[in-house]
Amino acid sequence: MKIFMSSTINKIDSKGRVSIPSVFRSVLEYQGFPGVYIYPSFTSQAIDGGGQILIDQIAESVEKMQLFAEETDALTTALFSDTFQISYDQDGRISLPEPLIVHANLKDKVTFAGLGQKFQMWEPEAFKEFKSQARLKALENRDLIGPALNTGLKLSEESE
Amino acid sequence: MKIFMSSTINKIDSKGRVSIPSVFRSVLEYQGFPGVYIYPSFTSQAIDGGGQILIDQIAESVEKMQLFAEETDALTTALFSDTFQISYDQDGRISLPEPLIVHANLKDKVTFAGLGQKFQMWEPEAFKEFKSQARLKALENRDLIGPALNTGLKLSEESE
DNA sequence: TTGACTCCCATATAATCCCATGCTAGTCCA
DNA sequence: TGGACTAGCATGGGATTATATGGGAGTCAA
Repeated sequence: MKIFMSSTINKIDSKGRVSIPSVFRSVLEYQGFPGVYIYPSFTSQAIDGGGQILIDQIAESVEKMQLFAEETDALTTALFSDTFQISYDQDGRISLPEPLIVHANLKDKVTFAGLGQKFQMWEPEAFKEFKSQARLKALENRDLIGPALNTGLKLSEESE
Repeated sequence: MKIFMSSTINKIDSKGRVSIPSVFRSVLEYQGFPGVYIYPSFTSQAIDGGGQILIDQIAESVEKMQLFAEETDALTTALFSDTFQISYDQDGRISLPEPLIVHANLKDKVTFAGLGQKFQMWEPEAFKEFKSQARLKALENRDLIGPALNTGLKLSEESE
């Protein structure tokens, strides 16, 4: 599998560990690194996550910037200082950094939601709320998206 | 690991020593030198740090400027005269030069923040302030950055 | 000889390894 | 068709390792 899709709710155990869903792991390993890159979402109370491809894209967009510009420091700080590279153990679990748990307001359960190139981790109730609004928005914008929503097919091609 | 990311707060002990975070050490050793190059940030009350690659890039970018000899001297003096090369001990600790402690206004704690090809060391409260500003700026400039900042809602961008 | 620095070792906490259990979905076979 | 077997996955928990930190002792130079 090449992109992140579907969503599941997994448990955060007493040691703070959580299993990366198996379907997500297969995407990550396909990208070449058995682990995740995660950071607080800029726009939601959620954690954004992705694999090697996502981080390569970000790094590439930054490479062109000048070395000594003040703006560059601000931008790279925003992008990298809250981003964690975490490889999962042989059972497919990671332990979440405290700042991210706080940002997403996680308790003992977390929803993994696939978004194509990346995925998000949500407090399950908050995600339900977010998803219902997201569906509305997607419906409003259906004409921008093309035939995919009408047929229910081939979302996969959109994201490559 | 190839680039500096994530951030941690470490303690400066009574002898003035501080541990370089393990994830940063692995980047530095990947670059071939078990130590850091650190110098006062030009734009912030912080310490800039990096490994061999950062220093090489700085030297290279100076060369490309094609300056007259005396201009080059002036520039390299400005860049390198305040730069310290410090290898860490076997526990991964360095002791910070006094001028840098003063420049960054450090007390007994320091935030190590990854910025990709370099990292910065901040007084923790000052860093919190800087980071929240940085996130705002990044949101304003989200179009420059690409996939990191998108929520997954803006499906229109996925298709190009 | 003093102060700065390094080497070496000790320790508490956090992260990771390793193995066991239970659930679920799928498959096979009578 | 239904029941048993199997494989893959999420989860629980004890054991082990890694990391940051504290502090004693040695080294070197002014």
